[in-house]
Amino acid sequence: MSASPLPDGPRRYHHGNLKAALVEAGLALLEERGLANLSLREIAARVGVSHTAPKNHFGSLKGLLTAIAAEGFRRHAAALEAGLRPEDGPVERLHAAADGYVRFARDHPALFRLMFSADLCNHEDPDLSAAASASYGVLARLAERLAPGKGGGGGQTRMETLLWSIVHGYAMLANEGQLATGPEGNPVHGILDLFRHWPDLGGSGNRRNRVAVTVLS
Amino acid sequence: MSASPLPDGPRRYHHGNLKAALVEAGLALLEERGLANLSLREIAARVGVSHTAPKNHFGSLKGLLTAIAAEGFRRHAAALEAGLRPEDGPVERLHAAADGYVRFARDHPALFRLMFSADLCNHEDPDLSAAASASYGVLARLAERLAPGKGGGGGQTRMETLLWSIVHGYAMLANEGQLATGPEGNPVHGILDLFRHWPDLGGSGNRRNRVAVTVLS
DNA sequence: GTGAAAAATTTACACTGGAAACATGAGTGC
DNA sequence: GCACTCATGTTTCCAGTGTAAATTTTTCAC
Repeated sequence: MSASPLPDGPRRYHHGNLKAALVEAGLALLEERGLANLSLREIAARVGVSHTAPKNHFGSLKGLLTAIAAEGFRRHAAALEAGLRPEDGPVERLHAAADGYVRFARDHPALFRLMFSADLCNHEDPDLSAAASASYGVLARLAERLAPGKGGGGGQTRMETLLWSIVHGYAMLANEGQLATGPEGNPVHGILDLFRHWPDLGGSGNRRNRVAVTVLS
Repeated sequence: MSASPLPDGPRRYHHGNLKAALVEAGLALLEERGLANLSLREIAARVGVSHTAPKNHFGSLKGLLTAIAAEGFRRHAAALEAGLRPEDGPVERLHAAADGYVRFARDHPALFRLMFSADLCNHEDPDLSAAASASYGVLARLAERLAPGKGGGGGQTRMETLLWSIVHGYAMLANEGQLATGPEGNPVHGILDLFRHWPDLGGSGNRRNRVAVTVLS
């Protein structure tokens, strides 16, 4: 994704790669200044272009934010898959993906919030929708290994939803600072620990087609 | 919470109850126009006051939003407790609270988003912090019944975090339309179903001090 | 070359939240 | 009764935002 003008020569009237450059600048500003302080004009200024130039490519601010969120989901999916080692069992792989999920939210809080904000970006957009689905698919495939779907009654979908809810909820709460400043000094536990402390979660072999979560003594 | 001027007489220079009136107007506008379209000026206009009047009571827009979020958390806690019948067992009560959680998010999506937005409101504020903790406490007490904390190693806190993550994650995803428009037409499941389909979750008696979650056949 | 369309700019507008100076009036001390 | 004080609101102004419309510049197809 090169986002600089095509040749490295002096300023030209046509940027040549403005669309990608705006997305890249938006991602950078998101990290630097946060979601609340992000503005269309500032993104355009960083690329060195008038503040109405993005309209040609994205229609409106929402369109630009949608494109940024789509790129975010692509990186999100990559973060989920980064720790997945093929030789590991389904449980280890689940741990790795969950760790990637939470780590991504922690490392890119503003982008993460944007990605899941129905207000700020248009989730009907095909590009964003596809990127989000790809990211979800990583978790879904891991759930598939755990729940082969023989149980009937939508057990497969339910398992996906459960996993996603846990990981997303934890990431969201940690991201918004809710877990750290809890009622009676709630320490932050990694979602990885959360999973790891489910003793009967399979042990790494899938010799039993059964996932039992024992929380209490 | 009466938010109208003290007597019903004609307009007076001093509102008399501006602080509560602004919070109430903000809550109403949040429902009507959504979080993105909420503005300080419009809230003030609805109360019939200049747009700088709120500054005396809340300092800034963030201060006002913080107060609105605090009131939101109070109603949230009430929604969690609404379905709790004392004669029910811990699992039924958990179901009821989870149902209230998701229902609240669904019925008041804009307010729910505001409440958990670290950008928009100040979670250091004592009033907001107390209200949020009270709301969290409802879930925590239910977790306590399930996990008496004898297991050591922070099992109690971990159980709270797990429950909260599940419920909050599900509510958040459903709220942002992620679950409905999932990858391959993911149907929306109530969080209540999610819990109810954990067959070994205690059965309504707590005769066993053990919570086993069996997801698969 | 020439003409059409894409890409950017300039300008203008309605709106936002905040700052500063001012107006009002409720309450207190006498 | 009366002045003084200070919380409460208003007016005015400002920098900043996103969007729309008209205009300029460039590219590309023919």
